[in-house]
Amino acid sequence: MPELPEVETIKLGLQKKIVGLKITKIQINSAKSFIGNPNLVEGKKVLNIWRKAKYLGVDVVPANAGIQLKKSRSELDSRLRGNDNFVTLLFHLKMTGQLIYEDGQRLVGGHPTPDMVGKMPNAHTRIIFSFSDGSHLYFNDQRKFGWVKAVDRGQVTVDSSLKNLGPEPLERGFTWQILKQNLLRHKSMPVKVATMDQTVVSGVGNIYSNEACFSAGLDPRVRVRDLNDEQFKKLYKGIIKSLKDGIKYGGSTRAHFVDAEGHKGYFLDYAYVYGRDKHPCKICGTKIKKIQLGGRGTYLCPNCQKGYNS
DNA sequence: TGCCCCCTGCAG
DNA sequence: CTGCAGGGGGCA
Repeated sequence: MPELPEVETIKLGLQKKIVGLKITKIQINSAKSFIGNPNLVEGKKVLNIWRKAKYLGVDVVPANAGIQLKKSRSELDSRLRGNDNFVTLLFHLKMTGQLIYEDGQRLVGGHPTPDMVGKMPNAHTRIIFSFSDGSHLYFNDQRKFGWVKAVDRGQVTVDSSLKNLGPEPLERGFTWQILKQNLLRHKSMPVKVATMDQTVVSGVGNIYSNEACFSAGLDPRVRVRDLNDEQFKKLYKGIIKSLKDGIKYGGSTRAHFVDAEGHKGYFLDYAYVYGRDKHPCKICGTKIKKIQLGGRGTYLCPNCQKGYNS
């Protein structure tokens, strides 16, 4: 399910919870959900947690490694490259994956809020990571599309699933010209579909591509070849604004998404078009329309979003 | 570039 | 019952 803001939300939550903890055991309830050798991870401690596009990485090192957590990514990269002892747990949550951390307190007198999920594990718990302090991280995934794999830390950046990703939209270096250049590799595609291509820009999925098009005042069906520079700039700003708002409101919960503590995200309360079929546009009152584009549900305001002919 | 597929559950 | 769901890989 998660797009960039949801994975980022999980990352920020887990960073506060599991960095420094030792993983004592990995229980695999669904064999297809775990790729690689869990023995490479058991007994190691969590060094750091990072996100690239919609992927989440958890670096683990030997419990006695004594590596400073403050080192820069490049320092870590060079030190960890090619060393079999340094392993990354690489996650992709796909449509319904969840990563929920429980320290045990919640079960014996915590203060659950109404948006929390129920007691872990549940029927969709595929993997359980146990930590030496008695806490657990649950990987739940109703549809079993998601996975976690244990990969060599030095190989992770050249992992086939990571190497072709487009630029990170919230990092320095992402410009409207780069967005334009990458989109123009798909001249005949509808702009919304092209924006979801992970080699064009990292992390934008169905919710945020809909919102970005609305924010840009662009009909999602407009072909990339028909965009002018003004529209590329507006789309660029729309992508960044939508993603930042997504993070600000703790992500989007349509059905499954929860953060590392089991809380839902509230971005959809602020969405202009996604999931608002037949509801009035928040700007002009026109009924939001739902269509299919590239096989995905696509929402637009026929009045606010322009540029589509025929 | 557009389909089908992976899988499960829910709404209509 | 059918269709649809925050993704993406593989196939023509």
